[in-house]
Amino acid sequence: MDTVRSPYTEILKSPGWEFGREILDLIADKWTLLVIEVLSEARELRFTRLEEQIGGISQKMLTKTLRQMERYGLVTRIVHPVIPPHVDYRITELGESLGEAVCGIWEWKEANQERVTAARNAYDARASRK
Amino acid sequence: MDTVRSPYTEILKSPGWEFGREILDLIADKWTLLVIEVLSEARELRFTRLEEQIGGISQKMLTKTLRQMERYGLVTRIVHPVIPPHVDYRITELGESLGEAVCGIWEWKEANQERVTAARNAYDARASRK
DNA sequence: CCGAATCCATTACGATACTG
DNA sequence: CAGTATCGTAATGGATTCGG
Repeated sequence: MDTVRSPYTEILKSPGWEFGREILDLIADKWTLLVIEVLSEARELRFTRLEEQIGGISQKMLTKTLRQMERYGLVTRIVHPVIPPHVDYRITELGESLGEAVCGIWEWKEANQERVTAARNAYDARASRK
Repeated sequence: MDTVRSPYTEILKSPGWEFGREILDLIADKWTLLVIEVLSEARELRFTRLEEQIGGISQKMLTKTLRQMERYGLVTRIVHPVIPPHVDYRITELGESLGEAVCGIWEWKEANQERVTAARNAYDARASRK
């Protein structure tokens, strides 16, 4: 039987491609996947806890990342109107499912890490001997 | 049986995370996936044909993208020592398999596009009414 | 506590011109 | 033809300061 044609071939550059680009940009930034990971375990965390658990993120980027994720429906922002402020972030179903959709990439990584490393070393060796 | 725990939870931030970051950056740039798509169909193309088929890419970025892909073993660069120059790029098994690994994202996109759009519209509506 | 605003260094990338 | 080199602009992201 014919092997299944990769669907991405039809999807990239198709009318939906602009949106695909958006999704790609969304997950490809430095922090979104880490937030998804942390929130997948904790389900709900307030801002400062997220900051701690992620580690190394500036609050500017955390804010920006969370806003974007909220906009795309990946997290819910829950503001408790108290002083001092208390804001919780909870992952949505959509957010979780995106985390799972990315697994194919991690599997590819695991399966091919050695081959990639070998290719890279070979390339660098070729490049360095003038 | 237990449903499989998303492996990304263990992989992100693990010792292999740096490498995961690399892979993510690799596929997340503006052009790599388009090159994979075009080359998956054509198997082998010379520089100028690639430039045409991708459309909208500058030769600077095409060169850079191809060099990076070559370094990671996703394409093979075949130089024919003639004048004028003739250079073919062929996709490798590794390159093809990466294209397939990304499918999970496109499937997620297809399955959830409406929900994401709805969330985004709702967010924007909330944001715009002051 | 949460987050907006400002400043700054670095990088990304398109346009253009040049070369073996 | 298949690049490299240079330039200018725009976007990215960290550090810091300020405010409700």
